[in-house]
Amino acid sequence: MSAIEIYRTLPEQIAARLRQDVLSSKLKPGDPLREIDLSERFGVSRGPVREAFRQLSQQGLLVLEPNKGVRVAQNPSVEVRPLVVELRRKIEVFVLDSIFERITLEDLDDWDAILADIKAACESSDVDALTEHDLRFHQAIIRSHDDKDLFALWQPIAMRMMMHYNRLDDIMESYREHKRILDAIRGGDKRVAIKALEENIQ
Amino acid sequence: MSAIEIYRTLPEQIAARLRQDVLSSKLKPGDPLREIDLSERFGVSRGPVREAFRQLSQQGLLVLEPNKGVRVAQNPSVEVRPLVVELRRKIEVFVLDSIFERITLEDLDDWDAILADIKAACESSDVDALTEHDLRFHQAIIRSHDDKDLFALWQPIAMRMMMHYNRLDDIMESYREHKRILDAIRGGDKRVAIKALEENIQ
DNA sequence: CAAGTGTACATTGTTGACAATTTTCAGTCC
DNA sequence: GGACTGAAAATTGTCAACAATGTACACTTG
Repeated sequence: MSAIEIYRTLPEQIAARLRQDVLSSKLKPGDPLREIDLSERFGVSRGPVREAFRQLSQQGLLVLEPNKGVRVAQNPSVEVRPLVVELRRKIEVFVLDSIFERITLEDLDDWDAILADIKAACESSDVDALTEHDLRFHQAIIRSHDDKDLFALWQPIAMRMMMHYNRLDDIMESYREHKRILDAIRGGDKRVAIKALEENIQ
Repeated sequence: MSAIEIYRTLPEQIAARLRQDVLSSKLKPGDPLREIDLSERFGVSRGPVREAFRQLSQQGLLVLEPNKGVRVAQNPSVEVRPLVVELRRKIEVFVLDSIFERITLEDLDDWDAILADIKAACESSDVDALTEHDLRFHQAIIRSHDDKDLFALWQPIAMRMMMHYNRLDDIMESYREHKRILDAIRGGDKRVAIKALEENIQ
């Protein structure tokens, strides 16, 4: 059902859990997070929790204030949001354009598997799962570029866009948009693929 | 001569020193950094050094590998660099456009002071100081936007551009470019100001 | 009563010891 | 000689105690 991602380190596991909570609005903008609470909840010391906080602030999901603690970040303001969308589009289109001719059948198989997860999430109206697999889909594309630094560049921008994900009235539309992208890639039509990708990022 | 920036926390002070070393190529891409070395050098324990590493990896200057340590990041590849330039331009132009009408005389005074530092660095051909003040100049503009998150969005992109800063044959040109920006702002000509800013980012 | 002051309390920051992991390299086998 | 094995060393990861900082709130003062 849900893909198992392997998080090697303790802080990564903690960060993954917290990221879910932020992206699904279980944690709301401005909510304070306390190191001791979470270290008790996860049964570890404060060290790994601190580091998870750092990772998530790197991704723009949390905001650190020295000596004061950590809060869930505010969504981008209505003024800034279009900029964030444009930046994310620029990066993803750049990547797709750059790798297009080198996409392998194995890549497409991987992306199909994620698409299946997206479909399942849409069919069961599981918005949290959809957010997760939507992210995984775009991550997979970015990561297939040789320059691994692109992922680090993309992540904080994409995360800011994903906070409180509720663009669509019809949740199935998300599945169709992602399917369109893969269909175009499989068809070898770069222009259409890029157009479909652009339409998915808004 | 050089503006004194106040870094509140221990990790920030360490990160600032290391950032200088990376931007000035005293530390070269791929160089490994060891926690113990630096903790001894700065007379602190490994904790604050670890956190400085996290901050700098957030800015794209270092790369962390779990259980293996930290290395100085590679410069963006020739393929990716134009993307990074474009992203940075987009953000800075967005900010200048957005704040233009609300720029105060105090803002301009602040920016003039930084411009003076840039001039001094150019006149003494101090490339490291130029890099530092160039960054401060653009930082100051970004930071004058209400949405403080823009700075977090901008920083990793700008840092990747600043690694190994050697665009200009004539170092004085950097001073002139920045002066042109402020002159246009002071003259109230938004279009010219944005054009000057765009020309400075490449 | 408003504004400031001081003292507990809560929370984050730092440290050094110990655990887990990775790297190094000598020794062995084929 | 090249490839594997396995201890030793180097390095990062985790922990719990203590220090420093920030917060809340009763108290004083004008």
